[in-house]
Amino acid sequence: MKIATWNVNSIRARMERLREWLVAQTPDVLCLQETKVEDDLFPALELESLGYRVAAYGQKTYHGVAVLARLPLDDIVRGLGDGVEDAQARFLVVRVGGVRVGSLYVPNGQAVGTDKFAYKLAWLQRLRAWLFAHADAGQPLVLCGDFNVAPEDRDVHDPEAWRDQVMCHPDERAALAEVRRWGLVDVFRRLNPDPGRYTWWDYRQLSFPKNRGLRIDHILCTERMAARCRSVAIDRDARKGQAPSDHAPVIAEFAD
DNA sequence: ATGGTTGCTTAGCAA
Repeated sequence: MKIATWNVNSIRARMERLREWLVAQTPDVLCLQETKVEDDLFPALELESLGYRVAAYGQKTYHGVAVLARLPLDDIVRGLGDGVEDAQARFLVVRVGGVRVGSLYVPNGQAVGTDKFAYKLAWLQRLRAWLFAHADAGQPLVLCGDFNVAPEDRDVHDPEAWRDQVMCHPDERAALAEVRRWGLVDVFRRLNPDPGRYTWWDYRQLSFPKNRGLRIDHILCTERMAARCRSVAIDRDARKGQAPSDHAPVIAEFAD
C-alpha cells in the first residue's frame, strides 16, 4: 500500500500537475492539503475518472484538506470535533483498506509571538487531544500532512538562520513531539537519517535550486504500521518544472 | 536589505 501526502497550494491551480503525478505514481492513497476550495467546487469528477474516490473538507480561499483513494473510503471525520469554534478546514480522517488515514494542515503560525502562532500551538494540543479521545494506539493509523514544523535542525537548510523562527521554534517542536508521544513514528526520519532532505522550498529567492528548504511535511504512523513501512521518499521532481506547488510530495510504501 | 513569489481575489492577505 502506497500512501502519499502533498500540499498542492490550490488544487484547481495544480490540477494539471496533480493529474500527471497521479498517473505516474499511482498512490493507493493521497492526502492533500491547501486545496483552497469549497467541497461543491472540488474537482471530484476528474479525479474519479483517474480511478480515485474522493473525500474533501475545504473552504473558500484558505486551507482545505482531502483524501483520494483507489479503495472505498468510509468512517469519514471532518474537523477535530472538540467543540472549539473553529471555521478552518484543516483535519480530515477516513478509513481505507483497513487503515485509518488522516490528512491535516497544521496552522502556519506566521511569526513567533503572534496570535496565529498561539493558535498553531493550541491546534497541535487539540490534535494530541483528538488522538487520546478518538484514536486507538493498537490500530493502524497514518497521519499525513503539512505540519508546518521542522522537527530537528537536520530538517533545516540553515539552522542558525532559522533558530527560534516560525516552523523551527522550540515551543512548536515540543508541541509536535507531544503529538508523537501519543504513539506515532515519523517514518521518513526512521528510515532516512541523513540531513538535507526537505519537502518545502519558498517560491522566492531561488530557494529550490539552492536547496534552501525545510522538512515540514510528514507521515506519522502507529508503531505496528511503521513496522510495515518499507520506504519513504520525497519526490523532488514534483517541485521542478512549470507551475509547481512550493511543497514536494512524500510517499511511503507499506507491506500488506 | 524587512526584500523576493504565488494564489485567491481584485489590493491586500496568507504562506
